[in-house]
Amino acid sequence: MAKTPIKQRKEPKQARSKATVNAILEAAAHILVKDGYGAFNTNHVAQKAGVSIGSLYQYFPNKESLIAALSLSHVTQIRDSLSDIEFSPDMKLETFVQLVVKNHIKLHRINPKLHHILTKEVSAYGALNHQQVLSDEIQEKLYWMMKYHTETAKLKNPQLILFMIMNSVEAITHTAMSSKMEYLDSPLFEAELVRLVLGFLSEAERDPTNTEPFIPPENPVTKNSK
Amino acid sequence: MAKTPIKQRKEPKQARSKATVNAILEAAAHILVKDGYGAFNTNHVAQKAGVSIGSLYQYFPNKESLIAALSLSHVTQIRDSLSDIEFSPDMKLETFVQLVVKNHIKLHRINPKLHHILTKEVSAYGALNHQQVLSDEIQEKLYWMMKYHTETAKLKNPQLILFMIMNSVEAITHTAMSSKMEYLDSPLFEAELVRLVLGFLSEAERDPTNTEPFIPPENPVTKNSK
Amino acid sequence: MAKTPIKQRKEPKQARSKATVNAILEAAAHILVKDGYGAFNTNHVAQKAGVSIGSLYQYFPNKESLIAALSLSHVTQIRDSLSDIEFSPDMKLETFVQLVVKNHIKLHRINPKLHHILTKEVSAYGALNHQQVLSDEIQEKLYWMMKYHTETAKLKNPQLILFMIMNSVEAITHTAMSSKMEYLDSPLFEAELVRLVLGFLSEAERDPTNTEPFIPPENPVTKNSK
Amino acid sequence: MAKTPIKQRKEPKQARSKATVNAILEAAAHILVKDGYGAFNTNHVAQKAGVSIGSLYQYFPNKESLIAALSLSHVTQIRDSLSDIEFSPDMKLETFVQLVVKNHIKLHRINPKLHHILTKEVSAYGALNHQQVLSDEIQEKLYWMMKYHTETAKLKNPQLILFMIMNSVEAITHTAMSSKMEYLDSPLFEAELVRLVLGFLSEAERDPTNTEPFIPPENPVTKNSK
DNA sequence: GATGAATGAGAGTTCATTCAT
DNA sequence: CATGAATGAACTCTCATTCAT
Repeated sequence: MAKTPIKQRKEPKQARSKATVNAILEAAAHILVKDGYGAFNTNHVAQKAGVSIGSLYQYFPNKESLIAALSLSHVTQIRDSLSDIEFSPDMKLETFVQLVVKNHIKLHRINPKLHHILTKEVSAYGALNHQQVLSDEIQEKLYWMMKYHTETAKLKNPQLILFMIMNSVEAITHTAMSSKMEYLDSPLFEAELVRLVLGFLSEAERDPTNTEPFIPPENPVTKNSK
Repeated sequence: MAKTPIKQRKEPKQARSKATVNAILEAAAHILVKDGYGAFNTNHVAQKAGVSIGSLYQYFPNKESLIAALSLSHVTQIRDSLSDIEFSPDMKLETFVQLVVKNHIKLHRINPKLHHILTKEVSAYGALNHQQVLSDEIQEKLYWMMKYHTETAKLKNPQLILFMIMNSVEAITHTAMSSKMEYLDSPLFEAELVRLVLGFLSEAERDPTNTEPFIPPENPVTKNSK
Repeated sequence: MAKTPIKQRKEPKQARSKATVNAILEAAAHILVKDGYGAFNTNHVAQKAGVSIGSLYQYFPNKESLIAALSLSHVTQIRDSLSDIEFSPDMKLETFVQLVVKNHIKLHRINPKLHHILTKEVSAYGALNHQQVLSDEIQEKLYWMMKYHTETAKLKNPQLILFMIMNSVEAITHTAMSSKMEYLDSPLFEAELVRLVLGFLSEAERDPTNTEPFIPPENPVTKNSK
Repeated sequence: MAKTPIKQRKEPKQARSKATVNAILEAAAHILVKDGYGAFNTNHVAQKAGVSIGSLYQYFPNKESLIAALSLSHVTQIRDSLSDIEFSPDMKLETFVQLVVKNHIKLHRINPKLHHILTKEVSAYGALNHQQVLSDEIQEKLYWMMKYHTETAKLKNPQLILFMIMNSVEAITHTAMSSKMEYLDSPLFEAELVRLVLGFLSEAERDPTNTEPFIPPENPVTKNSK
């Protein structure tokens, strides 16, 4: 199950190598999107990339690593596309939730088919669970937000609430992408998503005895982020 | 993609053959759950079932049909387990939502690992999209509820709201099952899920001009139910 | 290649057995004609015959014997259909040739598709070479004819001439059956076939020194006929 | 029945691969000739060729294509061997018929067992019907001959006569090859074959009203030739 | 480095045949 | 005798991976 090497065999230093790697990754993404994981085999990828199968194995020690690299590249694309969005701790909670929702919708527009396959179909085959990684960042920020919004901070069960919010937003956006693309463009969709989150948060039960400002005991959220 | 025969090749008539089919299905489920779809191959299944490969193909014309049979059997189990739950149109909306949520949690307890693989990993390979089928039934009932609760009936965008509720409940329950099993037993979890739905519904925008009591235009919801 | 038993395992003595054997043979013929030898397998035959596979093996020890029985049955049918044709040694040569040709055309009308498959496609698989058997009978009679027509008897190379005549008549009729069915009904076709044979015979070179009245040295012709 | 790809999957570029393809084809021919189509399976062929099964499938997409390639190669051999024979319209009819007969005998000497299997046993499995193709060429030339030999041109039923001649020559030669190899070398055999054809042609019925010099109505003969 | 020919374990599937019921 | 469940050798074909050139 757990083969050994997942990372790339060799860092391409020359321009030509970089071009080869790119061609391979693009071909891989193309095949995955067009024909699904069932048609995804290394020979096919190499051929589509216009590269010999030997060259493919020069840069990727095995099939799994190809998927991993593809995932990484996809995640990187997403991160880059989100880099211009600035969270700041002193914004209003509503504004922040709006940003989170907007983000989620935005990142689901980036190669959605590939995103779907990478997260659902081949999640076992060496794909980094980038969905988790990204959520973690946002979750972390949501925690920070809560820290600064004291009235929110005293929620009775912040972990559970976070869990529910993240999953709702993710699932709703993801399903919309898969089967209701028209929703993604509708401002109403976005507004309702925000309303769902805020409604849930605003009526959440408080715990007056809870004065501790939300440093989670064994915080799983920060473990993946710098 | 869509081969022809998905159903079983032959109905077992003698007791012996029934046992064989059962052994095969059990072995198939076991392998799927334990090792995932990657290790799921017909020879392996036959061997685990203590049955010759020929016998397997006597009852299942191909690999896909095995998955399909497994799905059907799983769905049947779920339906049977839900049969005792009675929806009635004149119950309170809150009660109804509680029932929906309880249902969802309950059905996610039935062989959750298999459920996960069947719905996510191999959904393409001939598995009935039973999640959808089940959801449809519940969605239909939610529609009926809305018909009788007039103040709810005047929601501005019932389709969208339904979409969001269904996806939230499903995703939250599903993810809890996959990675937060402890949530499933917690009454707080259930309560919060109900609160999420009710909060969202109660604050939903009304459309005063909308007097039509929710007969969906081209109702995709009823197409699967009697 | 040459398995052991070709004949049937057991002679059906009771009426029911006979019916079973018939059903099997009919199903076999039907499948062979409709789908070719590629689709001809014992389970399929048994099913089509409405008989269990076990019963099939009660009467036919293996697949080959089925083909053999089919061949025999086909040959028998042909023989029966030819039984009314009477050769007599004192008829004119021309009349005799006309009879031979008529015969050949007639026997090629009996289940031609089966005939074709049995003689060409599966000739190796235990099918009696009934074509040869039948030809032999006719060849023998042609020999007898020659005995009584002294001027013909002195042919220089009767064996070769016989060979050529038999093959021409057979091939022309067989091909007509396969691809020019309309020829089989045309009287011109028959007439021309007769003319081909007679023309060839009448201009054949004589051997004045040959006074021996046609007892072939090592007569391969009589070995199969009593 | 009619799958898609019959031709080779990949053209061998390097010397090594050409050798592989050759080894495979030779092994295939060898097995076919020695053990018949029943023993012809891809693993066996690969093994006999001293090549891995994977290599076989690198060059031949399926079993059928192997047969097809074998047929093509056989036909090519035959064509090459016949290329030195020149037909000319102004030769005597007798000379021409002698040439046709000589041709037929000659081409039946080229790997006769393979020829037999390819034309009879596996004709359905993707083998080009090269026998037909070749005959067509000769038939076309016979037609041309008739055009220039006016007294012959006025035959009452040239199509039928052609049909009979071609089938006689083919069948006699083919059967001689299968079971009377000694005939093939005898000059008498060839002479008698010529006499059969010429006798049949010379006594053919004329049609005085037929002045049209043999342009066949729907000429099936020319359809395969340029 | 790049190429692509070669490999072979292994997957899906068929079907002649046996034998317990 | 009849049934049909069970068997498993055999067959076609795929694809991740290696390695000589």
